[in-house]
Amino acid sequence: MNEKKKLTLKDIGRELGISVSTVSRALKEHPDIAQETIKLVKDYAESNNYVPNLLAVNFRKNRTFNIGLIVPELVHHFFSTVISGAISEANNQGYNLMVSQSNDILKDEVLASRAMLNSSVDGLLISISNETHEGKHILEFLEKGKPVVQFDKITEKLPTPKVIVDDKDGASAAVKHLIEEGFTKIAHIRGREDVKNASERCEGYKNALKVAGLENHDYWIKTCIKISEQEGYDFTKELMEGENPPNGIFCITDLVALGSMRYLKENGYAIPKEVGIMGFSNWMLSSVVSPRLSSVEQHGFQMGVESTKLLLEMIKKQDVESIQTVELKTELIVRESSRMSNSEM
Amino acid sequence: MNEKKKLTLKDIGRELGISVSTVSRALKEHPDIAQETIKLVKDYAESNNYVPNLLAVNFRKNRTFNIGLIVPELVHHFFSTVISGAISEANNQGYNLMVSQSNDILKDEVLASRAMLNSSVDGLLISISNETHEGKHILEFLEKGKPVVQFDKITEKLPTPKVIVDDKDGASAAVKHLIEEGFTKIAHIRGREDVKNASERCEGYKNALKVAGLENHDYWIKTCIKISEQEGYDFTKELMEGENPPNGIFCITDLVALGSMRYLKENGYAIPKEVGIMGFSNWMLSSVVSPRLSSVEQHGFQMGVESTKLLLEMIKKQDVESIQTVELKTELIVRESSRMSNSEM
DNA sequence: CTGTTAGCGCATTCAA
DNA sequence: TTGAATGCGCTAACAG
Repeated sequence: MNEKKKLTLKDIGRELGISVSTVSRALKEHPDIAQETIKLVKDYAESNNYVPNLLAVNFRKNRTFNIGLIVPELVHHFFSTVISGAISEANNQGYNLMVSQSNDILKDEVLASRAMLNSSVDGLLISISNETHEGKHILEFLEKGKPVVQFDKITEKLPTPKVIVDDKDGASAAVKHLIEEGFTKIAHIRGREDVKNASERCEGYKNALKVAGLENHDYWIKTCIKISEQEGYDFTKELMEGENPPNGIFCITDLVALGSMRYLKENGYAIPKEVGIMGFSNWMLSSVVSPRLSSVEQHGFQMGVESTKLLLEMIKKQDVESIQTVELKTELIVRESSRMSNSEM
Repeated sequence: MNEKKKLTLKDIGRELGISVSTVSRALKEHPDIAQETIKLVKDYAESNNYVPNLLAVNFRKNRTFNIGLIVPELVHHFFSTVISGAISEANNQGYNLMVSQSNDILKDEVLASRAMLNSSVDGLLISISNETHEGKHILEFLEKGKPVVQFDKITEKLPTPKVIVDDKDGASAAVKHLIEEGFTKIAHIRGREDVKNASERCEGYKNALKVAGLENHDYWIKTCIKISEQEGYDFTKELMEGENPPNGIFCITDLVALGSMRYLKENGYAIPKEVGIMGFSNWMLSSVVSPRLSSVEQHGFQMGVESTKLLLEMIKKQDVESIQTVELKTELIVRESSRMSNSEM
């Protein structure tokens, strides 16, 4: 209806009485072209605000300047932070970011990746669903020469670079901190056994206990399925009502920690006086609940930036062979839920 | 490096001894083509898994099957919920969603929209930044025949369809609820004067007071700039330390309400016994804090779906003239922070 | 330094 | 019912 037709190279050429290819080259200041021609063309292009037809350019060059990103859940503090970083870096380098989510369902992940594969994307950033194991749909990208970078939730089975957080180390630091604050009986509410991050954090927990030579019991480890607030509540109840109740709890996630704190508060336990709590992820909410929740910052924004950098490098080099792993360090964030002493801050 | 070259129509034609155009038509079951030819071509295409080169198709048809979406902030419960809905609907209709954010900075919004305008997107969904008033960068889309739909944070100045939430009505309902629960002196912590949603909610607040014939004072209305937890805390302090302290507070947002509750709890006020609190937006956190926060659900997912539907309709009709406004109803979510009676639930 | 030519993969008009 | 020819807008090899 409205659709103004755009100025093309041909139009400029006709108007200026020179050939299309000269115009094309002039616009990119090709060394072969005379300075005055360059000026002529550029001036004309500018004043008539010529905009190249990207559709044509991309078709010609067989690339799109788009990259895809798939996460399990979009409405999620950590993942949206990662996306934020990815957008920032992508835009910096002249790329747009196409976003989709799998809802932790393999079928949806396959659909989303297929939708992106067919020429709408030059490469893919993905954090896989809990159901993804083989990853044939990911391999399809590599087969077509489109690089893939995995981040956060990854599988070793896929030959792609990976950007992850040092979960084990972060968990270790969290538990070590509880220990230093004087907590001696520390429980852990963990995530599913088949999810790598959860297992890493659990490892970190166990290590820290071992190094400190503290008590450790299988019955102090509870396993969440959905990583919900309610699970935090319920497992804390189990722990506190058990034979040998802990005086510190390290939770796989801030949300779970919130549930844990709710149980404790409702039942008259003082936090951190009687029970110290550590979360993980440092969601925004951890700084606005009371008592404020100690947590482990995962630097999601940086993860988005790093993953995107890696991917764009590969895209530019046409490289689909790289398989390096980048491990980002976490940062311990101490707040009221775990601080007994006033030694720090 | 790896890059398998794709099968093209030409390849199929050569292999089958027929012309490219016949292959092209056969694949889309053009009525002119003989059934057996169709079958022949389709079978060949399938068994050699032919995939059309979308780059070429799009170039030819001058469209991308991508739509763009720009929000002020990605790491934000409401906006990420909207995005989630937009992705879902877009994917359903065979479109991909390109996402960007403005950080509430006009310059960034212009950059993001320009990046999308140049042939990488068939239409735009946008929630404008606080700094956006003229919106020339948005008009550029319309001039190029690319439809735009505004959602949530909108301006009337731009001739596009709008999808908004009935903020006034939602706010009214929230305050009315406080009144029904017996709160008689209700204050409001609002957002910036130049942001439409904030003003609508404030209107709703005032209306509800007027209808009920309750006290109302300018000094019961406090204006946030950043909509932060800290502002909620500070303004609540001002309110409670003032001459005529309220016994109910309606906060522009759950986050602000959290700050409000923090002040009250720290200073020994019982919630809701002494002071009732209402938030707005129904963020996830409102159901996991204690006391659980009453709020107003804005149906962000549905907003994403509706906006996308509108946009895709316009794209399909080549329509950039439509300017209808869709207003979604809110839903009152009553939790502990405002419930005195046990009459409900 | 510049123009000519060719072609990317596909859709479509015009002939046959 | 099919094929040949054309062009979308741009780039690049080649020739002058």
